[in-house]
Amino acid sequence: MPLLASDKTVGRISLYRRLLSNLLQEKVQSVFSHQLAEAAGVSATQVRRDMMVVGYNGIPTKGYDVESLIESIGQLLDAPDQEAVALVGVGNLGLAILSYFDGRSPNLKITAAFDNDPDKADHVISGCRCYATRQMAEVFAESGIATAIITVPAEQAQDVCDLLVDAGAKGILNFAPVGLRVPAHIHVENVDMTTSLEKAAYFGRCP
Amino acid sequence: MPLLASDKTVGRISLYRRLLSNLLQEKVQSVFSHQLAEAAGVSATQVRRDMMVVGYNGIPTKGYDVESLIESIGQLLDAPDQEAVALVGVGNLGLAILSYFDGRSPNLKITAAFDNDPDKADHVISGCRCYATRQMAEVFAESGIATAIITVPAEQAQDVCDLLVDAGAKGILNFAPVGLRVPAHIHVENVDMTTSLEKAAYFGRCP
DNA sequence: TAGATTGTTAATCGATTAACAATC
DNA sequence: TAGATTGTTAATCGATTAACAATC
Repeated sequence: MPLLASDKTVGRISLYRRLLSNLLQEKVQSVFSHQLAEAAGVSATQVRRDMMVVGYNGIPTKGYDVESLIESIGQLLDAPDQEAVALVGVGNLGLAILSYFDGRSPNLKITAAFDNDPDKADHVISGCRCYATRQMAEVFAESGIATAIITVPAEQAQDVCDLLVDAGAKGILNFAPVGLRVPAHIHVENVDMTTSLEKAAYFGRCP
Repeated sequence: MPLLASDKTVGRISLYRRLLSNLLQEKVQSVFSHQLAEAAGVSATQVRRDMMVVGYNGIPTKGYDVESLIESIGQLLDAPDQEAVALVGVGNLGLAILSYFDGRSPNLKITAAFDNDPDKADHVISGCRCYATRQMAEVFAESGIATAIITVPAEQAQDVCDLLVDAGAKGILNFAPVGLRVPAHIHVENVDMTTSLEKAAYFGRCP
């Protein structure tokens, strides 16, 4: 009975939450596994299995209650309090991500950005305070930050990663196109846009 | 003998190419599977297996020749000619991605951007010409575009996706946090940054 | 040759799917 | 009850890893 959520399972559950939130705004009260499956692009069995992981029970013939399901998903995915996130590298991509997440997720909020450029330190960008990189450990401790986003160029990514781990980061979202070396029990989630684009192009050509 | 590249395999091979390019600039001539494995964050056996897929043979004791390996990878991943890519949705994220890819990949180039905002049409942004959305089919046909990037808000993603498929897109890189419905033989590659951040935070908390 | 690395097979592992009993 | 959907098990599928023979 593998009730611990795996990598892929957590990804799907996070997507379900967003789809359900949309349904809630449209005043939809309950949803069937096959409806959720179609919206998420997975199989209905998959959805039912994921509901098990969330620990939420549906009712035969009536499906899943949208509102209480969102709450159950939140209990699995979210930290007890709102969680503070840091971002390192306020370039084009960093700025776009700050703006992308600004006000979007109620449970995860980017509260500190770091950059070596002195012009950026001490400014507020998209609702996020910007600091010099050397202040990292201090800010992490003050704000209780354990999750960080890396948006620096590939050459600097490993150095930044080491700094983050020293400062106390436990989960890292890495946008730089390199594999990061980290101690065990530190989780790295990679978003490699170049690879993703090459995959889209490759599979578009040869199916 | 599964010599057709799978989803994950293509991702890794694309990453190898970038790591090898760096080595080439440092005048490194040959590389061992375990060195490449460490840089990419995978196992050495995995690397050797992927080399098989690429169809490139290494030499025992001497490893893989960096330069000719890059060429072999290119033959697998790249279209015969340079490939034109389109982007739809010139908001914050779209702009960042245009700038991110500008001059980065020699084989994939974003040559057309689309947006409904009339202020953006007919401008050139990060080396990319911007068009009104209704010109899509026309531009795709002229430029032979078969790969597209979706950076519009979630609510508009499915509509844009339908337009793209009609215009002739075969591979789609989707940044909107929804599952897209497409005909068979159209490949969708999803990049869901919210989900990725939630995964990083979740696994950072509970290992 | 001895040593190190590659190519390749077989075993393992995990995730997905199919099938069906349980439930309202 | 009949019908539809859920919960859960068993079977399938694919990807990863471990092991070893082949090679320079």
